Amino acid sequence: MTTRETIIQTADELIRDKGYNAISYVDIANVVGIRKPSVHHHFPHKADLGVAVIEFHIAQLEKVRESYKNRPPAEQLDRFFAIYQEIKKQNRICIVGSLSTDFNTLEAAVQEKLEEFSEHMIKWVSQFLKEGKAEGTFHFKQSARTKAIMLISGMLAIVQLCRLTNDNDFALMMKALRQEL
Amino acid sequence: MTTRETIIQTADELIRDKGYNAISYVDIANVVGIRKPSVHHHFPHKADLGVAVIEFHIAQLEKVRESYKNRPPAEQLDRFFAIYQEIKKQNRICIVGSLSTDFNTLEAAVQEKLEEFSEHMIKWVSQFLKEGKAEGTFHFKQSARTKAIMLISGMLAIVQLCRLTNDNDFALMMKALRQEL
DNA sequence: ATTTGCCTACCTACCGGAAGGTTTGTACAT
DNA sequence: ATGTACAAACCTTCCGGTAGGTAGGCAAAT
Repeated sequence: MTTRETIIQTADELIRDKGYNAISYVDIANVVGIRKPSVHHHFPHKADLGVAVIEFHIAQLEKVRESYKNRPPAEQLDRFFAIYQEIKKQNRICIVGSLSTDFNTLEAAVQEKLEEFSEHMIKWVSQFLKEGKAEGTFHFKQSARTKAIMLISGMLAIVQLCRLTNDNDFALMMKALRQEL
Repeated sequence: MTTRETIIQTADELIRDKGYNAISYVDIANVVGIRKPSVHHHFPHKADLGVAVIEFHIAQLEKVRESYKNRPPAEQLDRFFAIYQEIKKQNRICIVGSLSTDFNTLEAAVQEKLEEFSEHMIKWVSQFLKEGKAEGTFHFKQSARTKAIMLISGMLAIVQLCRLTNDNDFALMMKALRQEL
C-alpha cells in the first residue's frame, strides 16, 4: 500500500472514530509514521483529504455493487448489512453519519462529495429492494427509495446509538429491519 | 431568561448546528453578547457546559413526559414526532445524534449524561408504545424497547441524512414509521 | 559513463491564529 | 462588606499551513 493510501485509510478510521473536527494532521502523521508536513505534501488542505476519503468510500461501494449486481436481492441485502456489521465490530460509525453531523462546518467540496456518496448508497439499496419486491422476496408499501432510506437510516443511527446504550441493540435493530421487508 | 440559561440554549443550538468540537467559547459569547471569560464564569470547563446542555434536554423531556402521561398513546406519538419536526425546521440535528458522533472525544461526565438522556428517551417512547399496543392502537412484533429504538433511530438519522438528500425525505420517513405501527 | 536536471517523498523549523483556560480587577446589587 | 456578573489582558497548547531544504530515483544530454 502506498503512503497516500495509508493516509486516506488512517484519516477515514480516525474520522469515523472521533469526528472530522477532532482529528488533526499530526494525529494522522503519528499513526502513519511520518511527519505532519509530509501529510500536507500528499493532501495540501484538509478538504483535499476529506474529498479523498469519501472518494475511497465511493470506490469501495462501487466495487461491492459491481460484484453483487447479478446476485439475488436477498444476498445483496446481506452484503448491505455486512457493511454495518464491520463498522460495529470496529466500534466506529459510518462516514455519512460522522460527516453529516459536522456538515455545516465542512468545505463545499467535501459537502458535495458526501452528497454524491449518499446518492450512490441510496441508488444501490433502492435497486436491489425494487428487484426483490418484483420477484416477491421483499414486501413493502413505500417506494423503493423511501424503504432504502429507512434501511440506511436505521443502520446509520444504530451504530451511533449503540455507543450510548447496549451493543445488543445492534442485532435487534438489524433483525427488526429484516422483518419489515 | 438569565444569562446562564441563554448560554445553555446558545451552546445547544450551536452544538446541534455545527457539532461539539467545532464550537468555541468565543462563538457562544458572540451570540450571547458577552465576552469569553464571562462564559467561563458560568461554566469553567467545556465539560460543565456540555453536561448543562444535556441536563436542559433531560428537563425538557421530563416536562413533556409529565404533561402527556395521561393522554392517549397516539397523542404521545404525535408529540414525539413534533420534537423532530421542530429540529428539522431549524435545520439542526438532535443532541444524541450530534454528540454520539463525537462520543469518543467527550469528557467522561458528558458521556455519562448523554447516556442518561438516551435512557430517558427510550423509556418514554417504550412506555407509550407499550400502552398503545395493549389498547390496540399500535401493532408491532418486536419488544416495545426495540420498537422505540427503531423510531428514535429513524428520526435521529433522517434529520442528519436530510442535510445531504432531500428535505422531502423527512416527511416520507415519518409517514413510513407511522405505517409500521 | 557521467553530468545535469527534474521529480517524488520526506524532513526541520516556523508562522499566524484560535483553542480552552487563568488572573486580576471593576461595577453593582444585596 | 460580601457575592454576583462581567471583562481586559494574558497564558499555554495546538491547529492548519508554509518555507526551505535533503535524499534518492530516473532519464536525457554531454
